[in-house]
Amino acid sequence: MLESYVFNSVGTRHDMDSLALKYLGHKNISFEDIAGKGKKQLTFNQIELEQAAPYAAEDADITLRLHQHLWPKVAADDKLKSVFCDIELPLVEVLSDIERTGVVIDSQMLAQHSQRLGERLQELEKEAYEMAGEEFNLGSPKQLQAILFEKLELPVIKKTPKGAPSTAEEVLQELAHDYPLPKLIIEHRGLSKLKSTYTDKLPLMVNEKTKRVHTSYHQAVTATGRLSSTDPNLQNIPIRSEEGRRIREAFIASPGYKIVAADYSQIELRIMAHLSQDKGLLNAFAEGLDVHSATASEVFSVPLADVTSDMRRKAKAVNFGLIYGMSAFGLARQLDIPRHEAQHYMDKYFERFPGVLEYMERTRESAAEKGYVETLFGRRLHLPEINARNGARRKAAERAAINAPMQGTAADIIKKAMIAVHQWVKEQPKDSVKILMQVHDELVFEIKEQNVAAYTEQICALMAAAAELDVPLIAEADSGDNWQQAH
DNA sequence: CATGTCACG
DNA sequence: ACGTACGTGACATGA
Repeated sequence: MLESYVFNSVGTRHDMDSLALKYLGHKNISFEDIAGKGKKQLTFNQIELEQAAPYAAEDADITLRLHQHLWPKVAADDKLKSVFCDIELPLVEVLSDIERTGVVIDSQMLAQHSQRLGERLQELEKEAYEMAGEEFNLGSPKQLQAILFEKLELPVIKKTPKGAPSTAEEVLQELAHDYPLPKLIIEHRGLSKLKSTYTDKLPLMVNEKTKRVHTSYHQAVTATGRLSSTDPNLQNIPIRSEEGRRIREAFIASPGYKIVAADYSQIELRIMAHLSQDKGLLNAFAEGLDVHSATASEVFSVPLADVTSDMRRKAKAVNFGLIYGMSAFGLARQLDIPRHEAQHYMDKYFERFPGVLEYMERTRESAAEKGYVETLFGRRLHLPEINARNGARRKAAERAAINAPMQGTAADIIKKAMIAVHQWVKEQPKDSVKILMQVHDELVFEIKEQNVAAYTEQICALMAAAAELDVPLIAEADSGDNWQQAH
């Protein structure tokens, strides 16, 4: 699975059946073939040996044959080989340990939130029914469309891919300027998301034996090299809204321990500075400047001290845009400003940071020529549509080409950090520190109270040492107390 | 199962 | 002329 993922993350899914078909032209015996399907499906222990043996033996056989096919492809390139041997393979044990450890949640606190959210949702529903003049299901986009755009005849701002009038939040936000109902819907949507996905569900996922929640990390899913997390997804626990932050507070430490979260500061922008070698950007990080303020100072041609909060906000959007393969259109929509103004900011930026522009152009060219881009460590992301005739598809591939080296290098770096930190954890007294979670640029730990200060410092140092960049790489412990510290 | 929506980095 | 920020996973609805 990992050999296939490192060889080409996007060419196929990486489960055995898909790989056997793609690389060996072999159709595996499916589990349904021997167990049946639906309600009458047997479990493996109920299957006759005559049927079970060939099925099981095929797995072993195909695994070996896939390895014989894929390993030479990976080993043919020193950098791919290193991504596999030095990152993905040693990471397996780290992820396994994290999954087995799990994390404690305060189910009682979440139950209280659920109840409060439920009460507020009922209030909102009642008000919404009055405004609409009838009862309807606020959770149904279809029924909401009918109320907003047919019954109340509000203007259609945007359509869904299928052509129906969209009720997405940005549309409701726009309508909320002139009508009362959309505002209620926005609040209802937000709260019902929190209730259904988190406060109701997380307590149901507590393991009876361990009394903790155990996620699964997937190592061969994303195009860029990031991990993903499922059942439950612990990489999208709310934080942006006040209500959301309360959910994060329900993630607590065992008695005698503290939760400590350490995250990389501006890791993708630092990688952009390193990869582009832009003098101005390298200098901003070397000087330890607030990078968004420094960007604002250049884009708006004012001294650093005269940067306003609005300038900084816009510069921050520009910086995010750069990481995403920005278009003037996208930046304009994000900032809700005219397109020519967005274009002006971009022009200014590239005038002041010409190395970044050159890097972006080089990346597009190289991607078009090779059909893939690579991270600092040589992980590849293939872009089959980079030379598509269809302009929209080609542009989308170009944006992915810009983004992948930064997102992917960050993923490589934190994976290296996880391996180093895990090694260090094993050298500490048993159970004095445990890795609990990874959230893309953040590692969350459970640390014995008496070790918190010393261990936190060690962890941040190990994370910072995970890669040598031409700018400082900084990891810091979360001062915002986002993952609550109980007991 | 597709769709629309929205939670995160 | 077109359609646009990158990467994910989970939920409710409704066919």
